[in-house]
Amino acid sequence: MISKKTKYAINALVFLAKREGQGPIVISEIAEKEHIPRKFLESILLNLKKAGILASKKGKGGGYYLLQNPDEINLADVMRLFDGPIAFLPCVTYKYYERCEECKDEETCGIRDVFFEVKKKTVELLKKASLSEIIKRENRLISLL
Amino acid sequence: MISKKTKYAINALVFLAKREGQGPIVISEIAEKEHIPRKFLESILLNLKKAGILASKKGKGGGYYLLQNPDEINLADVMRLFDGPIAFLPCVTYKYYERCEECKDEETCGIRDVFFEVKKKTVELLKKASLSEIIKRENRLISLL
DNA sequence: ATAAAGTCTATAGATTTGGTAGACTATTAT
DNA sequence: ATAATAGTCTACCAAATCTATAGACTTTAT
Repeated sequence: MISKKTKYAINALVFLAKREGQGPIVISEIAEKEHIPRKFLESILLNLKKAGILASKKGKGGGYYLLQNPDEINLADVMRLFDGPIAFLPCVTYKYYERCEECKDEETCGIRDVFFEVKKKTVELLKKASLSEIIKRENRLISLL
Repeated sequence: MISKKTKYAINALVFLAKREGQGPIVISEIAEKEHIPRKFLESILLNLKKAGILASKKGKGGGYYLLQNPDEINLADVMRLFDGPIAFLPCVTYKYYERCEECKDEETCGIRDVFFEVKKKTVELLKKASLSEIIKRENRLISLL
């Protein structure tokens, strides 16, 4: 399960993507509309800014806005940013690689082999899931009602 | 990431599967050979027994052994047993379903739509990953060395 | 100046994780 | 019978992580 932090981040990003081009949006508005605790959201947005996904403007008329394109920002990156690795085992991650202590031989580990395949497929799907894609899906679901 | 508990459980099960038909194996042997803290392993095996996957025999000559077939026991079931749902969101799980508090409309949620697809594919792969399959993969990897 | 809005630091309760200790019960060999 | 073996049950605990909250501080537009 993803953490609330990640869930909040995704919701905030989708919210901002829907308002793209409308200038900065203040934290409070995102918090209210998306039902996210204000102070908690602050630190989340700050992280997204540090990651180069969002930018902010201070003072009156300020707020947050997307720095990257909605079709560049994807769930794999956002999830990794807040929850760390997506894989089920440290030994099948790329950026967070770590050997399993209990493991006898990584090269021939059947468990690792399975989890590598799972991770590969998962990341593939999550990489495709950009903000644009999420909004596209939402519109499709609405049209089907 | 899966918990150590789940990882230990999987390793213990694969160990037992490799020794199938050789009678009960004592906890201490599994703990030593698989580098799992003895006392921790006890509770894990007990859970697997309660779940109907393992059975045990007490007293001298006792120990644990597989109750189900190695090709029936799969990673999806084991992971669910110890770590709960496999999905990234509570709203796309079957047995652990829960509505997302922040969510406005589940029916048209694009995020949910993505995570449903991810979960579906993941569970599909993990269901196929039985103990037999894991051992088969291990043998294949060894043969390739 | 002043109000608006993001930034930074610190703290804290709740839950989960990973593990330990020890008494108790059932089984088997002698 | 009884001693040794081996699983079972209950309780506990330290550390880490998660989910926040509080408040002081900085920057900017008007």
